Amino acid sequence: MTITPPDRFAPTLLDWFDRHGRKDLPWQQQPTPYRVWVSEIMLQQTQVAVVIPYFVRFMARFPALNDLADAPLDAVLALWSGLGYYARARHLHQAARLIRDQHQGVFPQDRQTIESLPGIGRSTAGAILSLALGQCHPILDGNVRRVFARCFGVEGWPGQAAVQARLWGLAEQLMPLERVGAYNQALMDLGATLCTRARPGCDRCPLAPSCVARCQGRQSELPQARPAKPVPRRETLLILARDPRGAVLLERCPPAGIWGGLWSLPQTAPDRDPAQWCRERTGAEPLRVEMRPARRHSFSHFTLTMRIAEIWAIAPPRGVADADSQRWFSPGELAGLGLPAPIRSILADQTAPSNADSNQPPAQEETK
DNA sequence: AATCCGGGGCA
DNA sequence: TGCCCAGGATT
Repeated sequence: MTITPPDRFAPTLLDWFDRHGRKDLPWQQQPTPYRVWVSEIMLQQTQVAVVIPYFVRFMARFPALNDLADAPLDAVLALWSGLGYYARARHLHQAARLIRDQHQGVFPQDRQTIESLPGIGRSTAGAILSLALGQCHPILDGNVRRVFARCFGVEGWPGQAAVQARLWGLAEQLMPLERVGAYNQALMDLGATLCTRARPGCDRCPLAPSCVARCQGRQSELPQARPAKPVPRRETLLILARDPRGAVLLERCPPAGIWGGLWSLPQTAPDRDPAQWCRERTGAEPLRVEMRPARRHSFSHFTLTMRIAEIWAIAPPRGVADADSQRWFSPGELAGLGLPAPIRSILADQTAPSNADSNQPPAQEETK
């Protein structure tokens, strides 16, 4: 193995970046702190190719930080719909208002202040300052952790405090004094395109000659995976209530917890009687109830079985179901709402016309 | 079906 | 300080 001395790490990477790195991503054009911030939050949860259209739409709607701050949260959640991790959208919005109100709408330029904003930790703060302003700060996202763990043979799960400390130490040590923005971008690019979790492209990697994992053939063992846990199952009953005009009843999820702040189909315990629920909670008169095929949705920490009761009902002309937390929506209104992806999928299926299943007996068993 | 993710929140 | 949590995509 040819050793790459620590002082050659950054130059090697920068040289690779100049030849192979991506420089045409939307947030790399006019890389202001605001644009880099939004892109980093989106990229925390989603891959580049998926983020691009979301980012473009977001910037078209909120070109500057104050546009975001002045917008209602619902408008932000609607543009985030499908990205997941909706708490991040809420933090983004909340932080924009903080900057508007406490920093005259100017993005702070020191790490301490930036890190105190909701949704921004050390790595995201470092990314904003280095990519947008060229300041010297290390980053340590999932891609960079993988590059370091493999290159320097860092053992242990990166979620462990001691392992994380070691990785941050490497990040600080290896950071160059010049071109830190390009260097950080290069680290992320390398992790995203070559040093991937599965089947890394070591044959094209500039760091391969000195990479510990490569040398030992342990690319698949580093970084060490998170200790596995059993995944519990949960069950819920979704109420798909429609009135004669085709409107659907939605409820807003509580701010904390799953799908926080989003509109969703009303949920109740699987053993509740849907018709009774409908009368009590909405004042709507149920005419007919049919069970639809159940759906399953997997999260990393539990599996959710969603039973679905379809209720044809007569909505009261005005009543409890017309508030900020429970409302009837016409089909045309659904597109502009912040809806969880699985709920959007159910609504698309169940409100689509021409389904032959409208004449089939109500299904009781789970699909698949 | 298993894995990943940067930061918030809470015991 | 050390867990637990979130919602999709990818493999």
